[in-house]
Parts: sequence; C-alpha cells; structure tokens
Amino acid sequence: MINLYKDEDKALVAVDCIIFGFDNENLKILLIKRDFEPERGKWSLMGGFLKKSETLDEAADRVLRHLTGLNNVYLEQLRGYSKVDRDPVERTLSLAYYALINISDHTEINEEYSAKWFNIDEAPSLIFDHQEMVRYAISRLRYRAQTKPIGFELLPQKFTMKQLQSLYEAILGEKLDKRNFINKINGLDILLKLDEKDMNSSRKGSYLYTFDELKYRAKVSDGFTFKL
Amino acid sequence: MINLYKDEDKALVAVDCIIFGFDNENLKILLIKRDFEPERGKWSLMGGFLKKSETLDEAADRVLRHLTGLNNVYLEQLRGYSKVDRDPVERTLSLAYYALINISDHTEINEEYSAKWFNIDEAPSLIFDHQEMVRYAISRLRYRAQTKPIGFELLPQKFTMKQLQSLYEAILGEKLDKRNFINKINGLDILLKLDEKDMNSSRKGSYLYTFDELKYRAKVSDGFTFKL
DNA sequence: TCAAAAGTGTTGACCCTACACCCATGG
DNA sequence: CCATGGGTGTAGGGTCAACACTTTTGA
Repeated sequence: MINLYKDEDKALVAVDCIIFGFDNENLKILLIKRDFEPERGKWSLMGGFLKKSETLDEAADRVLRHLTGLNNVYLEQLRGYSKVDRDPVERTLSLAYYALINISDHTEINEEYSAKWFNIDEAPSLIFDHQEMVRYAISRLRYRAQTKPIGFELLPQKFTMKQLQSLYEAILGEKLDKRNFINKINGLDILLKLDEKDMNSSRKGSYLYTFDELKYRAKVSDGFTFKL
Repeated sequence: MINLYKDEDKALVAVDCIIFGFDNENLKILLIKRDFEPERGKWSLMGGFLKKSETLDEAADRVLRHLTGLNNVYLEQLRGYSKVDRDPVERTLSLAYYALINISDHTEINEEYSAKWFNIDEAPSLIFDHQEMVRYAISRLRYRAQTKPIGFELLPQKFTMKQLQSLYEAILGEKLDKRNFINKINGLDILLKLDEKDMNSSRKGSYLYTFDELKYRAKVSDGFTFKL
C-alpha cells in the first residue's frame, strides 16, 4: 500500500500529569523541579514523550510509574494542548492527564526529579502552559468527584467519615455541613462500616469505613448513579 | 540550544470532527464517504492532519470550513485517541472535536466528500475508532447542553419554543413535558420573545424567540449559571 | 471531671413533576 | 364552525439546607 500520509507534518507528542494527593487536610499536586533545559530550575508537571509502541494511556502510566513507583493508579485523560510555540525547543503537542494517588501508600518518589508536594492554592508558577492544565484538571476533578466515586482513590483503604468529608471539602473548595454530608453518604449505601476504630484523632475514636466497590458496581448495573 | 528532544518518536496528528446538526426533529451527524485508501468507500468522520503552523483548534476549524464553508462554528475538543494501530497506514494520533452547526444556514457542503447527514441512531458503522468518538461526543454534548446554552448553535437565530424543546428532546434522547420545559426556560430569563410569529407549523402561529447572549453574559458575570 | 472530637434527626423552604383545558386561526 | 397546534398555572411530594446537643474516653 502506498503511503498517502507521507507529506504530512509530524509532531512530538508528550503527556503531562497532574498528580493529585490528599494529606487529610489539603488537596495537593506533585511537581518536579527541572534540572534540564529548557527552563532548568523551574517547577513543572511530570511528563514524558509518547513512544511509537504505546498508547497515550500507557505513556501516562509509564511516566507516573517512573516518578512514583506506583502501578494501577487512577488516570484520566484531560485534553490536548497545542499552541505552536508552547515548547520553545520544538513543536510539541501535549496531552494532559490527571492522576489520583493515595499519599499514604508506600510511594517512593524518584529522587532524580526533586519532586515536591504543593497545596493546590500555594503552588509555584509553572513552565509552558502547565498552569492552564492544572486549572483544567481541578475543574474536571471537581466535576468527576460529584458524579463518580473517585474520591476513594485519594484516601487509604480504611478511612473515617471526617477524612472523607475533609477530602470533599478540599476538592470542592468549600466547607460542608457534617450531618448533611454523612446523611448523604449513608444514603448512597456504598460504604462498609468496619468494627474497627481510628484512635489517633480523638479519645473516643472514630469508626473506619471502606468503599464497597462490589456493591457499588452491582447498584450501578441496577440503574444507580453516584451523585454527591 | 541543543535539541534534547531529537531522539524522541514523532507521530502524525489528526483531528476528526463529529459534526452535529438538527433538522427540527432529529439530532444528526454529518459523515463523509471516503474515496481514498485506506477504507475507501466506507463512512467516516471528516478529518485532516495537523500542520506545523497551527493549533488543534485551528486545524479543526480548517477541516470544518473545508467541508461546510462555515466560519465561526462552535467547536469543542473532546480527547485524543491513540491506539497504536488505529490507522493501518501509519501511527496516527487523533484528536476528536465536535461541532454544532445550524443546518438551515446556507451551508454549502463540499461535494468532493460525498457527505451525508444521518440520524444519530441510524448512522452506518464507521472506520477506525470513529464510532467510539461519536459515542463520546454524544455524551459530552448531553452534558454540555445542560450546563451551557450551546443548544442555540444548532437552531436558526429565530426559533419557536417547540423547536427548542424538540432539540433538547433529541439531544437528551427523552420526551419532555411541554409546560415544565417552557417554565424552566422562561425561568432562566435569557431568551428574547419577538413580536414575530412563525406561521408555518399552525394556523395560530407560534412566537419566535432569540437567545439574548448579552443578557446571558451579564447574568453569568453576576453569578448566574445555566442549568437545564 | 474536663476537654475534644464523634455521632446523631428534624423542620421549613424550595424545587421539581405531574397534569388538562382554553385560545387563536385558516380553511 | 371545526380541526390543529399554541399557550398557560397549580398542587403535592421529594429533596436540600440549616441547625445543637449528647456521648465517649484519656489525661
């Protein structure tokens, strides 16, 4: 077959990851300090180039694994960024992804990148159009967290109601009413209340819960839709 | 500056457009019949390759203008598709866009492409991953139509309440109650009721409306959010 | 016994849905 | 005068937001 495409322009394709974490108080993003040109020394999203043999999802996965050592992380593609001179070295298209990771997992951040967690409202300014990507990621996360039970990706497997509420407050950027929040969550009926208590935060101790994914899936296939 | 990127793989980048239209009854998409390889004779989305000198949005715009002759069309990027062998000729990344066009505009469909309008539920099967793109586009359109006043892009500038309701019914894929719909739309207070009537559909005639974009913008900057 | 966080229900306001009849007109 | 689509309002149910006190226990 003759190649009809041979006269078309090609481009470098990158993926850039907005990596969200939660420390029981603030929503954070993981940034790296570039020790290579261009923009050496500036803060940046973690990224990498798409290889011929992999999909975008696989590239994002690889990039993330390289930085955090984590597998099976929640990753969602956001959109493509394509300003012609967004990267001064060469025309590079970038596909932004966001990832949700549980900071308390034994995450071994690769020291090669001088990575650091920042509160989303205290992050330094970023290279290229990365700032714009972060803004978009936050808005997508806000939406998604209200329509899919993805919040649990950011929490340890066992968590308290307080932690869950703090997480949603951090994502949504607003305080929520404790009783209303708990009533709503309980109404969804997708959590499992354990017999175990977390004794770290109070003398009384607070019950631990887990997300019951099987029950959630069963309910979904029965017409249920998560709605916070 | 030395080029640090020179060993990285490059890829062809395409844009593919899901072009929506509305004929006062059904939501439609515009497909082209390929008269070139690969997949000659099959139905496909309209697409084209990204050039070095343009952004993705500009490429989508160009592709759309080439097919329909239209400028200033509502276009929104959806996401990238990247299966390694999605195009059998060469590794090609595609960014899907959807467009909303008003069929009654003097649209001159370029005959070079043997394009044809199909009801969204009666479209033929498409090449590559275009089917998947269409599904995603419909779901994004459904969401967007409930949170942004984009429906008007699919209607003539002057329209009746009946047309607007039929449009939303077509987008959402469900029948709506006439009085509730009208109450809700009037509650938004972003339409201008004209003195003019459309006499084509009934003896009594029905009032024409236009979308009052200025009022809408003013309300938005005053904290209002469109919600159907 | 006291400090500190956990846990627990109710009420009023508002919004959404269901629903049916009269109007205006051209033929 | 009649057939056809256009236009209009209300009542009941459900959902959401506001709100405060009691419990537990380690120090």
